[in-house]
Amino acid sequence: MYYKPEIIIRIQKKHRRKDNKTIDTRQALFDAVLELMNRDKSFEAISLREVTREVGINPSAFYRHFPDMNTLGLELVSLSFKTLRQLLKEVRANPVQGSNVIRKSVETFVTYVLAHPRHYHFVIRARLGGVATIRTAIDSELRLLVSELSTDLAQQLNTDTWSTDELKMLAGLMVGAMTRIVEQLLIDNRYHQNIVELIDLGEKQLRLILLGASQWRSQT
Amino acid sequence: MYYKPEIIIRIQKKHRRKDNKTIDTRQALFDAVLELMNRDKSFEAISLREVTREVGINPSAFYRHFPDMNTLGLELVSLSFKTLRQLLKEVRANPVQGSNVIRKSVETFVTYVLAHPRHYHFVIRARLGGVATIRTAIDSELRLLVSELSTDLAQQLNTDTWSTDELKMLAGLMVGAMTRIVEQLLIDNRYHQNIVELIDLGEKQLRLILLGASQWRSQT
DNA sequence: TGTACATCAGTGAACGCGCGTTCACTGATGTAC
DNA sequence: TGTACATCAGTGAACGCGCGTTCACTGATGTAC
Repeated sequence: MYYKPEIIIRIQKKHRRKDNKTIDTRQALFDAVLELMNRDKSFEAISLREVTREVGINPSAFYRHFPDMNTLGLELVSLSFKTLRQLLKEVRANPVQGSNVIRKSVETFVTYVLAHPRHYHFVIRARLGGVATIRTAIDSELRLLVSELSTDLAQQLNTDTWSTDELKMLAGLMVGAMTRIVEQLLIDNRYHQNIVELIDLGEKQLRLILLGASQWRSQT
Repeated sequence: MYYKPEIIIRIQKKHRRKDNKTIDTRQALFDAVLELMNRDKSFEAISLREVTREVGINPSAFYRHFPDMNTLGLELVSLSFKTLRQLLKEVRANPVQGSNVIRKSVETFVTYVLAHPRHYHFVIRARLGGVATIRTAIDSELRLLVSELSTDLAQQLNTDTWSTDELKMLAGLMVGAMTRIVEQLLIDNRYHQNIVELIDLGEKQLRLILLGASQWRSQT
């Protein structure tokens, strides 16, 4: 069995506009939302018409791509986390080596976030935003992340001392600290704060957490 | 010197409405915003008309109390933090005693948050929301909180080992962990999550952080 | 105590505006023959 | 290769609606005398 070439061509088909430039409008709609959020609007406060205006198409053309803004938002969530999971996959394939493992990990993470700033800006803002469906979607993605990190940690820690819940507690602490670094990196202080200072801060916080973890004993 | 009775009466003056009930409309406007946010709207997406509709007054009456929604929001920020500072003041005056200090502290904190859920719900949502002025206001309040906690911690830790920046790093970690507990307490899972489980989680995270702190050595 | 007046929170109508959504349409492209 | 046709992303006009803000007003209350 094979796919008729016709089908493949259809998927990739692009519309030629008056100005003779071909663009992927769907991608442009995503970009427009990220751009508007970057200009300090919350997702809920961005109108469909604003988005199409930003892209330069007629408002009604929006419906050729998404049934509504909410659906666009949900796709943006999974799109954003897809890139983050990609990073984690790479890190697992090529673990950080040598001395200063924590420092290097934080540096890698921050570099990565700064390479996709708008996706992370969107996630961090929408995580506690007003749209319940989007909030829930981000919440499950983050819980998944914590679970994955837990199993990674389990391989490095004494499993007699650490219960599953405690591993999640530890992973949550680490993800939380990193989340706050991203918040400071991308919101408000993004032009004023020294990136190296933030990396220092993240490194120290992770170091202190892991120091605590190395001494950890369960209590009843 | 004494105040003329006239002045005091003016401050307390209330308007008698058709239904013959006197209310403090200004307070009602605050409550309406908190209520609407509790119903999953972001602050930015709440309209002036919605608020007055909720209170049961004419939209134009809003301007008797605030020039715009943004001003109302800023006052709501300082109002919310006023109650939180009150808690911290009480805790400092009557420090938690005996064994299980960490557990008791987390319990006190959670109990307190649950006694003013809407204020904290508002703060947590608006912290990363779309309105820059409100975001900035919350950010400074939180930084103040971290500074205060830093000086408290300084009295209990070896000041040879801890620099000012490191104390803030530690305080930030603790405030961050507690913030995440509040997030889980008040958003989405507020009806499903077991409060005792959350207190357990918060206690363990604080315990692990303080365990790390007790072993902390600066690195160059 | 009784009356005339000032205050001011809340009213109700009106305005212009941007919104989401619908509909019949256009016109560039790829496909069938 | 040339032509007739199907597809479908994007157009443009139209709709009813809720919005923020303005304005002259009302009427209950407190104050002055």
